[in-house]
Amino acid sequence: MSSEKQPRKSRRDRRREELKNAAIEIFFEHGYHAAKVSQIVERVGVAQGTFYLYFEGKQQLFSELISDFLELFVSTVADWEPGDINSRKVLRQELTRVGLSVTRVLLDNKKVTAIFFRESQAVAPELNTLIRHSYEMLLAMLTDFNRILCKRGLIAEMNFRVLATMTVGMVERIIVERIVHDTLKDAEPEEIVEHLVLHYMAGTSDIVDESLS
Amino acid sequence: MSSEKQPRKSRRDRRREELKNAAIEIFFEHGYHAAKVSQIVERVGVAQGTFYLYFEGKQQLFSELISDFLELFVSTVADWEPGDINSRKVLRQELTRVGLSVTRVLLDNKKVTAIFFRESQAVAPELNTLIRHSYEMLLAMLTDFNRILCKRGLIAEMNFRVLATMTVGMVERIIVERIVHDTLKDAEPEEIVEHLVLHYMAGTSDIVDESLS
Amino acid sequence: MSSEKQPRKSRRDRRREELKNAAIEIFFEHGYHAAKVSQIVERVGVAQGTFYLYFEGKQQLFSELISDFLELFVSTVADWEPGDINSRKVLRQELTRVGLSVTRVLLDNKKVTAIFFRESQAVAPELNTLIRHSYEMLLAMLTDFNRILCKRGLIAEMNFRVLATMTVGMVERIIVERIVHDTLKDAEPEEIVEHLVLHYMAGTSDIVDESLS
Amino acid sequence: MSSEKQPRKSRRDRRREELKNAAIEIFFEHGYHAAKVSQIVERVGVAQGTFYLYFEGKQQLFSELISDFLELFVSTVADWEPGDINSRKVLRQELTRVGLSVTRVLLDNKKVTAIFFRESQAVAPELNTLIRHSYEMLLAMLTDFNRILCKRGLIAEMNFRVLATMTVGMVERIIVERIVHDTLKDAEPEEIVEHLVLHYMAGTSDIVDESLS
DNA sequence: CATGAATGAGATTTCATTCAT
DNA sequence: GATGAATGAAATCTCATTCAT
Repeated sequence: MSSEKQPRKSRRDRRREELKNAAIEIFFEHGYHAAKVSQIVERVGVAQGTFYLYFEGKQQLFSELISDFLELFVSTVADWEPGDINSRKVLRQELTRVGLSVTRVLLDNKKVTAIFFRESQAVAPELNTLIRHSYEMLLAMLTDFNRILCKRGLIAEMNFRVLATMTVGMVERIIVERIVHDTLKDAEPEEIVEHLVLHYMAGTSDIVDESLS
Repeated sequence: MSSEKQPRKSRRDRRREELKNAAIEIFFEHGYHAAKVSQIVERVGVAQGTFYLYFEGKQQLFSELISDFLELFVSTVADWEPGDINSRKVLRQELTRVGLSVTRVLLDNKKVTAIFFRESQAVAPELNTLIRHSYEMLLAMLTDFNRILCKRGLIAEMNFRVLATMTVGMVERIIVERIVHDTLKDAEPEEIVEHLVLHYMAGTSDIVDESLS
Repeated sequence: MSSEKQPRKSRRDRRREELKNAAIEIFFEHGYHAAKVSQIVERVGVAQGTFYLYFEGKQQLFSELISDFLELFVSTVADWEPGDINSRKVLRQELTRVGLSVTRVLLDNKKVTAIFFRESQAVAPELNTLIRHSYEMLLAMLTDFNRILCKRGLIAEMNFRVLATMTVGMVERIIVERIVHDTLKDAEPEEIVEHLVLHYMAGTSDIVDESLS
Repeated sequence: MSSEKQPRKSRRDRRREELKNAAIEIFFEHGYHAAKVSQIVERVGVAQGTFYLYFEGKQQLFSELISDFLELFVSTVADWEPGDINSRKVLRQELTRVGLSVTRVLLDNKKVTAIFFRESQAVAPELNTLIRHSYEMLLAMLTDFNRILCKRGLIAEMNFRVLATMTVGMVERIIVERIVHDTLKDAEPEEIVEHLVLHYMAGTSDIVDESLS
């Protein structure tokens, strides 16, 4: 936002960042409830009180981390400006592109990703509302996207919301397995994304004639 | 399960059941950490100390609930004894059948389902291990299943573990939306299951020739 | 209230009483803000947590003490059922009687009295409201009383509310000096009460002719 | 007080004054314990550290405010140089005069007055000692004054210390009601002072023959 | 079996005060 | 003189669990 002359980040911002990073480590290692503010400040090397100069409390900090994560994720998806998708081939290329972007972002934020999927829902009702809101947005975006693709004849007619939901689920579980649990190590990100894209596309193609029988 | 001579359930077992049910309500309403043992016993109308005659503690009870849920889920899937799947048509019918079984079970246990997906991972490391174990099992089963189907020429060659993972994800997210968040209300369970099955099957069919380009 | 067969006070009530008495000591010795809950429980010999089984917290306990005190004081005054006051002589006797009652009550509760006058207003706004309420009541009662006496020709016409206010003040300061600060030791309670009564009566008598000049 | 050459007040003195006034506002609004140094400096628009260039700390500032108030009050009373009081009529005039002086001073310092009566005793033992000292002085002065009046035959023989105490109480409660709680609004200061004076004088007149019966 | 009063460890949070710049 | 980030001591309160009755 503001930059140019002045130092990239003010002293204040840097300290804040330090605390957030330490918090991510601690939350990742112990989980929200077992994590102590004392552990966070100890890792940064500041006094207990300092923490409260930067955050309202442990919960607010956690919410902020989750909120940041959601924003990063959603904006990565939303920033995606697909070219003119006029063929299934282009669609496949575009989906692969956005899939790899998301993958990169998540791999760069493994710990927050893990924290998010592990326990973001188990901390505070307000936070749940926020998370829910992001899901609704994402699902709405995808549902619309599906509808457009259908109009262009690229995917078949179906319940687009259900399709969007399934898509989100596929992606989520893949993320959790690969990034949180470190499984699927035999497959490269590229291969996995390709599977996701192909599965999505095949599942939406017209040639689902079996269902007619 | 066990019955025959003695009264259906001993007094002890009934009280235990009562406490578990009360716990489900309370955990559902407040979440594990905000739930108090005092609230659970109050709902049943027994004294605080009584709780500890039936359970080792709050966490053990929670683990038991999750464990029960996992067993129920896994056994519902495992009990499924598919006939001879020798055509994609039969496959579709069988998948639909098992999908509806699972749906029924989950709808009968909405609250535990919600608890499971919301916060089962945020309680204790031991429990996480248990849950992880179930996932591994499920994924292994599905991976094998996919491999068999492929051998029989019913689905295409691909990374079966990734396919299994995507499948689990699709189903999970659908469950969460429909059962935990009460969305997708415009679609009947039957329709949803059909979407899942068709999507799974289409995504596995041979006709994924686009990927060759 | 309830008695007869069962023990005068339940175990619970006795423990509560113990804690209240200990609290009075501690509040008296250190003042509200310097008083620690740990000191209170230590004096009784119970664990820290026990305190919170009986009171919502330190402030609620303090409020309760003040509230008890006010109730005791007001009821002592209100319970006073003066006989037919038809002469200044009877009036004087009656006032002396009630004055001695109040004196007795306060001497029996020296420490709470001291706490009340020292810092009851400096703890919480809600409590201030309660205290204010009691003052309003007391002043209203006295104002009415003065009006009646005037109608009966026992005291002169004047601003009865101002008179009531002055009366309350006289009594209060006397209480504070005698009971809280242990001064005025050369005068017996009887003498002091007599001074108060005579001063009140003289100040209300018709013979204030000087003011006419 | 001090002036002549230098600017009315040095920059330092003016800033000090600003802080004291801000403190009065904050203490009045929130009470001593709830008042934060940060609020005081914020109101003046200086940094937190600046506060400590002018005062030793929060408590010292509070003590200074109370001390100023006491000095102002006592000096207002002490500055009173009564003419030759040789008749009850002159006495009445003189008392009225001093009463109105005091009234004026208090009305000019409503907030400190409120602070003083609400919680000056609940802050620190040292301060209590100071306050106590002022009371003793005031009571001694009044006791002496009463003794002199008696010698001159202007008031009756009685326990002069008790009389002084009652007098102080009357005045205090009137102040609290009128200035702190804003009641007694139907009576003008003049009327109230007159009531006080007349009540005092009547209560001290010889004609208290009823007490003899 | 049932009770429920008592326990007590320990984490969060506040805010007056300091001091290097 | 002025700043304001950092300090850190210390107190309240919670609640799962125990155990004597």
